[in-house]
Amino acid sequence: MPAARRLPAGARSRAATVVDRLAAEYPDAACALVHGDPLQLLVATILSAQCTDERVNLVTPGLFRRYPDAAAFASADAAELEEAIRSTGFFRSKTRAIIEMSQDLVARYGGRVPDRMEDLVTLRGVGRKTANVVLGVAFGRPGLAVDTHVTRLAGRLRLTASTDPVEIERDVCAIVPASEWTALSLRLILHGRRVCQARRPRCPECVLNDICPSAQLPAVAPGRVRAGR
DNA sequence: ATCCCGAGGG
DNA sequence: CCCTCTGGAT
Repeated sequence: MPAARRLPAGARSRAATVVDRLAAEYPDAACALVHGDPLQLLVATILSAQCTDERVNLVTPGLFRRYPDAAAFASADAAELEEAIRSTGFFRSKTRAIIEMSQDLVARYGGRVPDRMEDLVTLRGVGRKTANVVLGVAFGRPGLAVDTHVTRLAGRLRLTASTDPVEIERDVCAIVPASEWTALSLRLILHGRRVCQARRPRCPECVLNDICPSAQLPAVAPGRVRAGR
């Protein structure tokens, strides 16, 4: 029996509120990684690990001109590619990932990016988070990309009791309609960057502070203000 | 010092 | 489960 991990009390109703309010707050939430096709999005998403999307967008225009398709990436000189993406960090592992992934795309998928999760995650350097971004943004297929922000917000909002990304994905997907998954990921990420920050969350400015079990609000001023402190 | 739209390997 | 990989911003 799949030990039905239970969701935190009230998770469903909180999730519904989160979906509605974030949609109102960020109606135009979109993937910020500049790309022109699924392969470019895949490469940009790999580059975005531990790096802001803004800095990824600084290197990708030149990168995509130099390597216009999977075949070009597949036959790239590693040292040259490393240099081109150095500023995004983790450049050795990212270079390996991009080259080996592209060789795989050429050998097994005709140089095109597959549009199924089970195929995407077999590619070197592609995990569920990256796969869900590509599925949702490039192919319009529902997917909840669980990154550091989604992990943090889902935990603070008690939409899940788990800290494991795969279980978070399952928990949140279980209580949110599939039609909302992709937009919800993007909005949680945006909200995590702007408001629900890792170190110092701006709870007083948060549109979810009334339903968030983790919200830390300044004590409401009592009727009579006491001096001192 | 801590964090940024992670994934592979031990 | 843990660790490692990397640079840049704050």
